[in-house]
Amino acid sequence: MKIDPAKPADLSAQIAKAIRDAIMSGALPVDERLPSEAELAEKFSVSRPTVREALKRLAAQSLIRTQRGATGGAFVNRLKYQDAYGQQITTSTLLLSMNDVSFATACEARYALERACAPLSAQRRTADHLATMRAEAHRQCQPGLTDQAFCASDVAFHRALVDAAGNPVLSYQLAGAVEAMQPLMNMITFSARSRQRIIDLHVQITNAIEAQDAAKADQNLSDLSRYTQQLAQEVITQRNTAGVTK
Amino acid sequence: MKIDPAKPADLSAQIAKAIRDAIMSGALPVDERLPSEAELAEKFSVSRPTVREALKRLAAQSLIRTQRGATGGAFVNRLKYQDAYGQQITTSTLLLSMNDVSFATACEARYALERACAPLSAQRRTADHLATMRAEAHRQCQPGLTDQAFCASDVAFHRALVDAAGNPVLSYQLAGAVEAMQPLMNMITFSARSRQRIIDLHVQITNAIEAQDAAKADQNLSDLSRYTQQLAQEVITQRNTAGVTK
DNA sequence: AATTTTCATTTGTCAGACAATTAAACGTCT
DNA sequence: AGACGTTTAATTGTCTGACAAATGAAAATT
Repeated sequence: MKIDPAKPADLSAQIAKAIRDAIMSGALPVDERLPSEAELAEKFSVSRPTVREALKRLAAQSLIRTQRGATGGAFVNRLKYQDAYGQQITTSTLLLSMNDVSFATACEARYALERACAPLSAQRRTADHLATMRAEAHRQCQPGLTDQAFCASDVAFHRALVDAAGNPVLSYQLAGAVEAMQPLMNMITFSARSRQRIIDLHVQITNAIEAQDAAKADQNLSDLSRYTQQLAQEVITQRNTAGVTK
Repeated sequence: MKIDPAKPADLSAQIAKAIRDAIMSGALPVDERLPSEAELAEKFSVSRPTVREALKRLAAQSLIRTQRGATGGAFVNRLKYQDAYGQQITTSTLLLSMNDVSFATACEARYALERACAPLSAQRRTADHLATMRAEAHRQCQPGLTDQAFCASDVAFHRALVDAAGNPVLSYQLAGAVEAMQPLMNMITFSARSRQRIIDLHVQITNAIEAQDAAKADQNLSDLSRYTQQLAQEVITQRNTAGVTK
């Protein structure tokens, strides 16, 4: 673990990189204790605040955890699925919102990935997953539901669909795609009729998954994808028309 | 932007969260300048080093960038695809290596996702993507190639396949799935015969994509997935046998 | 032996200072 | 007046030293 003295700026970034590389290469195994801040400071020939800034960078990525006290210190952290989900969602959401990603592009990506899960979900779904999907579909029927709550339930439904594939890596990869769509979906106002169409498709998807009919589920997801894009298109058209007449 | 004085520990984490929430909610638009460190310190009633630790956390996630000088400061950063790729790969790689994810699980996820891209890639592939895929397939034929280099070329081939879908969101989501497999693949020793089989399938996939034959590409990817898993299974079996005899 | 106290270690936080960088304001010369 | 160098103010980057808080281990006490 060395740092390059030729690049004087951003010492904390260099130190963070050195430690990150050591962790990713496996040189520092999980739960290994890093040297104390004072020792790291001496080792890298920097002050303790600089070392601390580096450690905070790593903590932000859940690469280390810190503990106070006599036997405390910074430890290499086992990255949990939950932490990875969170980072994935944060990054995906910002990526979409900051780069003017069109609804069509994001939607295409999301449904392409979900359809990849469908055959596995059909094969491995448990009663628990089916129950969650039906519960969310039922929640979506409630008349007083706000658009936001409708979207949140939609996300929960699709997460259950993905989780039914029984592959945690797949669930992790899809978390970003599904969750990051929510802010985009929230821009849509759902009429009672369009809600009913979506709910119908959700029920059909659930039925197909329960019947372990992958082809049917794929077809329904394809329909849902097309309908969602159509809804978004209408919103955009209306917005443009309103802008012209104004 | 408030912080909770009831939880005394980890002030920098609380401050980072407050600013992160403000960015994610859109309250702080892209390129907006945050108050100076001294102002933030006063605002949150903490010292400047604490504020700095919070800012470094955000910098680690590429949420802000900092600039020195008279008009410098911390600015809300537009998250670039490149930055998002990097974080995605780091997180995915660690998730796989630290959680004893089986080769089968990771491989299943990867190929399920890639097969989701294939129809789009077949539809939209450009000459450039095809050229990259053929170039990597050709590189894989070189006799002196190390297993590591073979795997690296394999990753490059599959990234080109994914990029051919022409959906940057899809490319971003898949980056982790494809790249994080590399360390796992590196544990396999590829015989000349198994290499040839993989290369043949790569060529067939490229041909199918060029012919815009989505079904054929899907079939070939399915074959490649099965063959890869079979290879891994053999390695595991051999290793276990060696362990018993030893 | 069990419990309490003390203590050393380590992280968390603060205050103040100086260096490095940068752009704007200022002044000078043509 | 305009072009060009100089100063200056603002801001981040880094350092030093210090104290508080937590925490487990060792020592002392019952």
